[in-house]
Amino acid sequence: MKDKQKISEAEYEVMKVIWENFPISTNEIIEKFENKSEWSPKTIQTLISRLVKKGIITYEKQSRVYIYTPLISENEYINQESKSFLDKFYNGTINSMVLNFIEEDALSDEDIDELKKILDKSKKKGEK
Amino acid sequence: MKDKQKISEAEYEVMKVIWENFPISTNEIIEKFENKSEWSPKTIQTLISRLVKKGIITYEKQSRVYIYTPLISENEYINQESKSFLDKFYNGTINSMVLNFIEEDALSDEDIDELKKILDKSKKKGEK
DNA sequence: TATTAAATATTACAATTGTAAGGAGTAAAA
DNA sequence: TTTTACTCCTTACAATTGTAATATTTAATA
Repeated sequence: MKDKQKISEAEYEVMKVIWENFPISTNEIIEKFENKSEWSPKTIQTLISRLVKKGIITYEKQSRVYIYTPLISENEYINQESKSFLDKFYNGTINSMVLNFIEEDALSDEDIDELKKILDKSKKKGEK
Repeated sequence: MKDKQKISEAEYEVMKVIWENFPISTNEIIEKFENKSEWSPKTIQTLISRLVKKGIITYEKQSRVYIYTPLISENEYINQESKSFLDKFYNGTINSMVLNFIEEDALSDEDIDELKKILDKSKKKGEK
C-alpha cells in the first residue's frame, strides 16, 4: 500500500468483500453486493477504481476482466486503524480504553470475567 | 446535539479546546491555538461556525462576542465514537479487541498485568 | 454623531466522498 | 465481417472538509 492512504466508509465495504474473497473479479464483487446493498454496479466500479488508484488493491488482467488482490491485509489495516483510534481518544493505550469502559460501567461482570480469562490464557502461552 | 452529526478531524481539535475551557469566547479559542498550530484565526472561526451549525456547540451573545458551550460532553462523544469503532472493527465488543491485541502480540506482559489489576479493582468495587 | 476597529457572516476553492451516468474498446455472436 | 454486448475508463455533481479571504455589522472612540 502506498503511504497510508485513507479508505473511506464506502470503500471499506468493498474491501471487506475483497479481503474475504480475493483473488476476485469486478463482477464477483458486484454479485456479493447484489442482495446486501442498493448500490448500483456503477457505484461499486467507481469504488474499486478508487481503491486501485489509492494503491490499496491491485489487479491482474485476465483477457478482458480484472482480477483484484489487496495490497494490505485486513489485519494490518485493522491494527493500523486501532492504533490511530487509541492515539486519538485514549492516549494510545488499550488499557486506558478498558479502564474508561469500566468507569463508564460499559462492561458487565461477565465481560470482565471473560476478559480476565483471556488475559490468563495469554499469560500461560507466554510462559511456556 | 442534533442527531449524531460527525465532527471532522479539524473540528475535533477545536472541540478539545472547548471541552477543556468552556464557557469560552472565539478569541480565547484562537489564543489557545496560537502556539500549537499554524491555523489562521479565520480558519478557526470557520471551524467554530461549522460546529455551531452542526449543533455540537452553542453560544451566548455577550454584547459583541460569542461565548461557546458544548452540547455534548467529551465523555459522551468518546463513548459514542468508541462504540462505532468497535462495531466497525471488532464485532462491537472491547473484549474481542483485547483478544486481537494479544494475538497480535501488541501487549507486553506488563500491559497485561496492569490490565488484570484494573479488572480486579473493578471487581472489588462492584462487590461492595 | 461620524469614524474606526473588532467581531461575526458570507463567500471561495480544491480535495475527498457518495453516488452514479455516459463513452470507448474489444471479445463474442450473428 | 459487422453488430452486439460486456468490461473498463472518463466524466458528473452535490456534500463535506481543510483552509482561508472578503464583506458586513456593531460597539467603541473621537
